Amino acid sequence: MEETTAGDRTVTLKDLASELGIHPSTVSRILHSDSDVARGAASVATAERVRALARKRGYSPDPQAAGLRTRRTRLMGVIVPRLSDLVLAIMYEGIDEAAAELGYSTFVMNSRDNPEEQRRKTDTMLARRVDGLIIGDAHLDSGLLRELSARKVPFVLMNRRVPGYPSATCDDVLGGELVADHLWAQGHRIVAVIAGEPYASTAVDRTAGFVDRWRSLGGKIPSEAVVWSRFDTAGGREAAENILTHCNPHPTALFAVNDFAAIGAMGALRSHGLTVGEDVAVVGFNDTSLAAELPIPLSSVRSPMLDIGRTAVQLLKRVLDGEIVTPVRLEPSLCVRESSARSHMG
Amino acid sequence: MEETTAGDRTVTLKDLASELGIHPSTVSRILHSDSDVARGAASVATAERVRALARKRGYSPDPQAAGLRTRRTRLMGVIVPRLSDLVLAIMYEGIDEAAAELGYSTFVMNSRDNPEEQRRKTDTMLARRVDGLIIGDAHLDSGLLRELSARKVPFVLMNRRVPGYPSATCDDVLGGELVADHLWAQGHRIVAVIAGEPYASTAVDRTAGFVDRWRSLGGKIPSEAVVWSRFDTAGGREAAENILTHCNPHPTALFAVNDFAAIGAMGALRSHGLTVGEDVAVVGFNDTSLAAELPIPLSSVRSPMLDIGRTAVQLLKRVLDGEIVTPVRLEPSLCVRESSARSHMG
DNA sequence: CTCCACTACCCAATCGATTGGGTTGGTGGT
DNA sequence: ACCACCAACCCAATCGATTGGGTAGTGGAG
Repeated sequence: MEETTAGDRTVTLKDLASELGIHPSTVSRILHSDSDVARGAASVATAERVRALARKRGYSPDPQAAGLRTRRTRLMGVIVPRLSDLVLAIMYEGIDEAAAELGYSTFVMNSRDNPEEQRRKTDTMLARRVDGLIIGDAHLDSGLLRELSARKVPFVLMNRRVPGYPSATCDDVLGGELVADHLWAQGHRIVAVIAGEPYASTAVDRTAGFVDRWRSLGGKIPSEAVVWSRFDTAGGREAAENILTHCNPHPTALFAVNDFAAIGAMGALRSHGLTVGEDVAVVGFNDTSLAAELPIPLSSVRSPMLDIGRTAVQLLKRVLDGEIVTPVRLEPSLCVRESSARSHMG
Repeated sequence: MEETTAGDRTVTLKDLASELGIHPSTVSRILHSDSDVARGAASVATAERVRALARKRGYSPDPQAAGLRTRRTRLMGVIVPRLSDLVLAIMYEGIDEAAAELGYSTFVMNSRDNPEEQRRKTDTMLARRVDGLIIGDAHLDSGLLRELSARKVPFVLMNRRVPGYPSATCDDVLGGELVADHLWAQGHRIVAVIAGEPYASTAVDRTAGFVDRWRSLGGKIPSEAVVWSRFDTAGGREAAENILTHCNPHPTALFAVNDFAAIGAMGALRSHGLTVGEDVAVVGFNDTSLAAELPIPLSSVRSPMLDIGRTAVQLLKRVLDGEIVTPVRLEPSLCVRESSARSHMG
């Protein structure tokens, strides 16, 4: 017979105070921080009585009221292209966890990578008075970030970086390099890249890491072998079609900067009668849960998505605390699977 | 040279009022509703001046303050097992859209289908003073729902239903029936079901729809041919292994109540040397974007995920408006693809 | 015996918007 | 000329928590 909720109205500070015959402000001070007690807020005995009653009545402070006074909401706004993108969904799980640990709650909104929506969603979040923003859909050429900076809105970037702003990302350049090293070592000499969207640092960095390393290994990549594309399966399929039509000789390996694009590419290869892993090696990026489950398991660069989300929260917290923070890049690793395991010498 | 943000403090009602030499309450009434004006709030001319200034100064009301007074936050809490489940992610996109249209914002949290976390996340949301909850992870045997009802917390269920509570779901029974009709018509007579988690109505209803229809068509399904499992690929794989070991003769068709489980099952079949679509037909559920992209495209029941999310918001809105609402089931349709397209006569 | 430093509290203003109840000046009806 | 009435506002309390500034009362030092 626990009866935490006495009446059916929510309990306020004042309720607790009047029930104990003390002033609300005293109750507030006692409940507010656990070290204050010693420093003159109240006697240990009173503090204990207050805490006990708060527990008994199931008191929980009204964040509206507290926020009104303190000008802080303990809310973080999160903007992503789309949560139905598995990569962002997992990063968000990291955010959710880490934010909860710090006593923050989070809003998420989808911008569909559309600049107009990015702006609108940002405004909605600011209207909600979030303490800061985690931006997961930054475009390299975005004016929005400059504007937010100018307005002194605290924010950090996640997943994609833009030079000059704090961010939590995978070390995408390194990721691309890992793939180049791997494919080179397997004996491939003719390769192509399904490069993703040119406005996203993930795409640009992974491609650059790959291409630069490839060239420094002595390889060649003609410009038609780097095809920009959407990040989804359809985009990957189109890009692969494109490569198969325009690259002569055909590449023996494809690097897609995203698992979904890689899956689309695998489909295209198949419909051209090519066998993935034998005729053409394919490597993806992010190591989403599907990669390992495909009929021909997909090699992929594993990026620490959960940690990226967690890191973004921690960075934003530090920004909110007034620290100056610098970008963080988390290290990826390569998972080699059947799609690129066969060595291709001569 | 737009200068919507004049100083760098946010503009308040009082600022607008004093700049125009009128009382804040008048400004509030003017800005609050567009039909009030006629009814004695202010003159048309004043109203226009106020609105113009509000626009110019970029005024946006402080939801903290408004909520404090009105006891409403225009916030909906959303609880899902995990956002990295594509199905829930897409439903959430529907929620996000529909909520924005109604002027609501949404919190999402992951419960991992764990009763303890469900409770904790629910409490966090209520502590945030959400106006209502959209619960996407309801368990059939949950005591939490009863408790929320007793506490008069407004909520609706989504994706999964529980008898007696308002919900927005797919008509899962019908979905199961569609699959039964299809497989029966293709000539299959020995089938098995990868049934999902028994605490989720999605799993139970889809399975029941299938099994009941199958029997009414004259088919037989022994109890070992219905295997409960997790919803992910690993769960599907295990379930399929289980079926292949314990069912004699082997079924010629599998129905998995979830695409991911279906993909896992396809993997298991493959490693047993069976060809999906020829030796064994497989049908999944939800028609997630992957189904069509697999090397052997997966037949799947398409459920209107986006609409389910949108409907959940609309239902919750009606609950918040004091209406009594009844469960809504949205109609699924079957997409037949290569994994079950070959007819299996004799 | 006085003064000071604490301890353990209380008081009241404040955050920004909302809202029930005025007040005023003018118009229309009789 | 008188009164009711309406348009167009104003006033002040209120929501719940926070916080800078008090103030009784007690103990010890000088």
